[in-house]
Amino acid sequence: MTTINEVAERAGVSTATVSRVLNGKDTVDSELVARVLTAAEELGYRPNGPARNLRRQKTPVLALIISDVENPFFTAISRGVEDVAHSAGYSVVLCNSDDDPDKERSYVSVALQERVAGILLSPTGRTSGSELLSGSRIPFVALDRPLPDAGGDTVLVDTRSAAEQATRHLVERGYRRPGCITGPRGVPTAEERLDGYLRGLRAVGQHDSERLVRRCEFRAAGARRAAQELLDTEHPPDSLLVANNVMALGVMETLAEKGLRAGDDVGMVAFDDAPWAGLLDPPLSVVAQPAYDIGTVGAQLLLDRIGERRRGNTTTTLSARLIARASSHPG
Amino acid sequence: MTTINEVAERAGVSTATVSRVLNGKDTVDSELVARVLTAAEELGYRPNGPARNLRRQKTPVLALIISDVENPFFTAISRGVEDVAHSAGYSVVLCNSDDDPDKERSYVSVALQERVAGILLSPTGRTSGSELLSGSRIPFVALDRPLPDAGGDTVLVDTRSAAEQATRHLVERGYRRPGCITGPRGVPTAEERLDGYLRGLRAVGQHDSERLVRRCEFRAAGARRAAQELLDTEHPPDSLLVANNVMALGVMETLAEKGLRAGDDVGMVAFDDAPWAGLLDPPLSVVAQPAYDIGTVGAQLLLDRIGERRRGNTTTTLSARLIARASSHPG
DNA sequence: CGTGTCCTGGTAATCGTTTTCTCGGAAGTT
DNA sequence: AACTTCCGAGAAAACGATTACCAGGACACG
Repeated sequence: MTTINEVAERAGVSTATVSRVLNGKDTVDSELVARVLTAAEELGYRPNGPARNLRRQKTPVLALIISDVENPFFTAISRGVEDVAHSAGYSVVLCNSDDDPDKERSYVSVALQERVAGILLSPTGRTSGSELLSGSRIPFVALDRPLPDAGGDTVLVDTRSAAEQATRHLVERGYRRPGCITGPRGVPTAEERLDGYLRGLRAVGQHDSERLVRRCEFRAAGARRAAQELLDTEHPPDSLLVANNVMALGVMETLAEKGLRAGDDVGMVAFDDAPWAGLLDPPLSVVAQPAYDIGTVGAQLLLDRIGERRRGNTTTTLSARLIARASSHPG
Repeated sequence: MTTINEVAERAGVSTATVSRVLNGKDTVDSELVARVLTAAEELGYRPNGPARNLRRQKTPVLALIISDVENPFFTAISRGVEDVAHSAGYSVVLCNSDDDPDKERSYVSVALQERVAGILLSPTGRTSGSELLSGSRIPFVALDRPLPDAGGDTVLVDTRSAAEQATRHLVERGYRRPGCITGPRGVPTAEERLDGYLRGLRAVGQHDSERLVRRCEFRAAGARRAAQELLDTEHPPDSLLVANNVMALGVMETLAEKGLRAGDDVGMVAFDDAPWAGLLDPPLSVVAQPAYDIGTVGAQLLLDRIGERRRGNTTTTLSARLIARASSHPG
């Protein structure tokens, strides 16, 4: 790897001048500029990032920690973040926490260690890396889920009332016993959606609800089992609110195995409007979350915070909207 | 940020000793070890990554450059890469090239600049960053698509014969005029799939084919238009081979708009077995590519190459398999 | 003509580690 | 007891950039 010294030598100037030229600083004699530029070109010089970052005491990189790259909700967020970050000259490193608090902590830890300019994360909600974050001076933004204590900005979706609305929708469409499959205890989005569901039931005068609720990981396999259990009970639900799109696929598989058809036999509304949701059999009713916007808003907040030190902690809440399709239409 | 100096001072030892302790090196007196450890703990010391990387002349990071985070094929690759890399102590930074050669070049460039330990990329196939890569000493592996000149290992899928097989499958199922929607000219996978399709046709004695072919970007919108065009021609195809899963969704939408049903009206086989493929209406016949394996194999090759300098350039070809579902069953 | 100001570009300090020397003392050998 | 060997830990030299500081020359002004 060629260094700035070799470039300086070849161009017959000092390293300081090379650095100035390459960073477009100051006024350097135009002939020297030309000499430096050609020397750098000829040698294929490429500045050493770590050295530069060390000296400058900052790194033009944002860390984005999400729980699942294979979930379209998170990839849409990631695209939003990337679009904003990239156009401001930052790179984004994407990390998968798999909803595992240890993995999350470990990623937060390396992000801090590498001295990234800022961190966006969608916290698992349990122990999380919050102490780490609040201990450091590095700006961060929580996406989709709030971060227990630790300051920082937060971008949320009003998922509780979306869940309530979806539940009422099921009842209005004629289903009598909506059930709910939500995420693990302690994960804020899982709790909120459950809470919204319960409120929705109460609003329409139903109360004996907890029996119709199952919790599982935000994955297809867990949802498959949960759906089986629920449907095999003595008084099974006649419809389901499912807390995310990955789980929804698991539930659909279970229905198919049992020879049941969503909509006709079991009503269904799931969170997240993935690109394929309208093409399933039957088309899936969803709560569409503004995932891309979560990303752009979060990234913008982070960049602002990186610019000016301090500022109060803000919380932005975006809203979701119900898209009713055939899976919530009784036969 | 606390530095190693402050830790050393607090522990009453030299920075060298602190460094040794923290890296588990040599034999350091156990009492000193204890003093250092508690000092580091008390100060919340966290080594400065850039400084360490500068001194060590390497960074425990792999760059993975793919063309679309929102495509399940690539996210599956990415998970494969991450699993292997992570268990070997490397982090993975994920970059989206959007199949734009400029963006790709730019990401390759920053990866080199940041002196990552290795690069995995699925090249757009056109100009690419190949000169950059072959110019540097940084090991790299091409995934899914070969890299024009530049050495390095390559992990491919035998997508040509998979396409041929899929085409023959359509004919065997009774379709008479299979068409093809493939990716942009110059992108290797697009060319191979087209080539396989043409071979498949020839193998069953059909030749007037080019009219039934459309090219577009590997995105839903392009595929939607392409499908519309094809189906509106005077002699439209009675079935389609679609070159990836994102496009397949676009085609399905178009079919739905036109009131056509895949399988019954227009046969369809698409590349990639996304989690939702079997749940579409109708279930989609696919060419399942071993995406996760591409990731693990590629990452393993890269790690090997990072370990021992040099070694011949290898090419690994994995095979795909056809999964026939209802979308390739005529009504 | 001398002195002050400005401007350009070089010298060297600096960022925070790791690692090579080097040195002092303990242990072992004869 | 003298000499070698070894070992553990500190001093200091890297790593490759940026940038504060300084030197010297050109120019203006009194």
